[in-house]
Amino acid sequence: MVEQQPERLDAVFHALADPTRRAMLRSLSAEPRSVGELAAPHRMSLAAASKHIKALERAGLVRRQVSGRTHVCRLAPEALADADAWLGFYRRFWSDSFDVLDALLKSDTAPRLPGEDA
Amino acid sequence: MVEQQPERLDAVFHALADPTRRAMLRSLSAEPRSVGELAAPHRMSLAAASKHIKALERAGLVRRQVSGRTHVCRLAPEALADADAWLGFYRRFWSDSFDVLDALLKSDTAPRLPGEDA
DNA sequence: AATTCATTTAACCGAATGGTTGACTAAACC
DNA sequence: GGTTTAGTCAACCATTCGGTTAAATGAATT
Repeated sequence: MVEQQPERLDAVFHALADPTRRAMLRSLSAEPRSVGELAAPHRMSLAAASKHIKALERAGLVRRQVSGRTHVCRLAPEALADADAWLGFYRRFWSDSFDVLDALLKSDTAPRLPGEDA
Repeated sequence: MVEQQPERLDAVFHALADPTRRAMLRSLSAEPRSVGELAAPHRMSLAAASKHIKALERAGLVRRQVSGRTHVCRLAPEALADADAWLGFYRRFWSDSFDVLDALLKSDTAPRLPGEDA
C-alpha cells in the first residue's frame, strides 16, 4: 500500500492545519458562499481571507465559480476523501467499532470467516 | 458540534502535511523505532529528522521512551483519531457507505444556520 | 579514562506562511 | 460617466519551516 499523490496530501493537510481555513470549510458545508461571505466572520483583511481561500483551492478543497463580480466558492469534498483515505489506514489503531469498515476498506486483507474458505 | 482543541488539530494536520513525517508514522505503524531508525530512510541529517520527530511529538502523534542512549518512538494514534473525528463531519459529503455514521452525526447535530462557525 | 555511539541543541540560511496596506480590475448602480 | 462594490495583485514585514553544520550531552564500550 503506497501513498498515491503525496503533493496533493501535502496541500490538503496543510490547508486543514489552519483554523481559519477549517472554519471556512465548515461554513461551505452548509452552502456555497462568496469570498466576502467567507471572509466576514474573520478578523482579517479581505486580502488575507482571499489568500486562505486560494490555499483551499490549491488543495482542491474548494472550487470557485466566478459570477459577475462575485466569486462563489463551493466545497469540493473529494480532496477531503483523500485525507480520509490516508487516515483510514490508521483507523484500526484506535477504533474497535470500525473493524468491519476496516476490513471493507482493505479488501485485500479481509478477515475470512469460518467456512468461508474455498 | 464545535471544534474542540483547535491548537491540537492545527498541530496534527500540520504534522501530517509533510511526506517525511507521514512516512515516519507509516514506519511506526509497523513497530516502535529509534530516532536513528526513523531517520535512516530519509536523505537528510539526523538533526533534521529529529526535528520532524519533535513535530510529531508536539502533535501528540508520537510518544518517546528514553531507554539508555536510544530514544524509542511509538505511534500514539489518539491524535490521529482527533483528525479523523474532524473529517468525520464531512464524510457524508463524499461517502455513500457511511450512511449509518451519517445518521449518528445528524442525530446530535441540529440543523445549522448560515454563518454558524466551526 | 578515553572513545564511540545515539541524540539534542544552537546558530545559521533560504523559502514559505500569514498578515498588512495600497493600487488595480472589472462589474453594478445611480 | 462617475462611483461604489467585489475581489485580486503586488510589495512588504515578521515569523515559521525545513534544511544545514558544528558543538554539546550522556550512555555504552573498551
